[in-house]
Amino acid sequence: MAHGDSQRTPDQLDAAFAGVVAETMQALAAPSRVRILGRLHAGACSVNELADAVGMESSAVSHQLRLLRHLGLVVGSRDGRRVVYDLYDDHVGELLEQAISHVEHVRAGLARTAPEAQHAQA
Amino acid sequence: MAHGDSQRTPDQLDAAFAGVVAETMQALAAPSRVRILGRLHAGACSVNELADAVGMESSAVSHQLRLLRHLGLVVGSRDGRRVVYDLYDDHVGELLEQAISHVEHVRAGLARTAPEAQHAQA
DNA sequence: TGCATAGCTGAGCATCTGTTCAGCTAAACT
DNA sequence: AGTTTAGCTGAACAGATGCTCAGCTATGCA
Repeated sequence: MAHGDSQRTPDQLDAAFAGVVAETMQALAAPSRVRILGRLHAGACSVNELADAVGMESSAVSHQLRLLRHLGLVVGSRDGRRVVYDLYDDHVGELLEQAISHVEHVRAGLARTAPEAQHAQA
Repeated sequence: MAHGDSQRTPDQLDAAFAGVVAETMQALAAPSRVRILGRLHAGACSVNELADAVGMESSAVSHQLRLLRHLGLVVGSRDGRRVVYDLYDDHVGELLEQAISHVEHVRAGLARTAPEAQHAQA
């Protein structure tokens, strides 16, 4: 399939494809990964810069980067003793932007029309 | 982009907002929910129809619907003894469509340029 | 060679998630 | 009222997730 023309309609999702979608969307389902991707969207940087930007231990960042690498969302290349990470391509940045804009829209609508639906478990 | 007016740039994600994004994206991070949303995207239907369509127990579907309701992604209204669920609005359908198209793109790119990155745990 | 910096990895653990199960409420029908 | 159908809910349990910790590899520099 040539990715652009297959035009899969979301209503005929077989279990296997739903699993793949869920697997990739999981990348955006953890605050730490959202922030890592957000930081990378501003420009490529090393693991330590990343860790500093998001306030995590470099080990934890490295673990998440491995996951994101396996999902094909980021790439890393060695530069001297550092490893510089970046988003895999522009589409990943778009995915992040669209996720953010959709969330803003949905949450705004939520607050406007169904205030009781906010669980606010924090 | 037409709908987003606040235009939050993804690189200045504070921890709180990243948490909100992750929370909502979690809706797309489970195969069962992806399929539920996919089925609803084809048209509103009852819990039992939903359970039948995705091959789950109605209780499990009901649990997931509660989660999706709290996230503001679906709405339910009683019709006789049934409760008919539907996507909250068109934006939710778009979110689903974009998630699918992005996943197809990313996975296609993955298969093309980085075959070793496929863990294929299934 | 020795040492410091940058990053990776597996193990362990606390927490979260998604399902099943049992039991409950609500609506229609006799 | 009693029964059936449709759906909701809390408890409980297996499995997944995300972190920390300790130790490892790799690069650069003296």
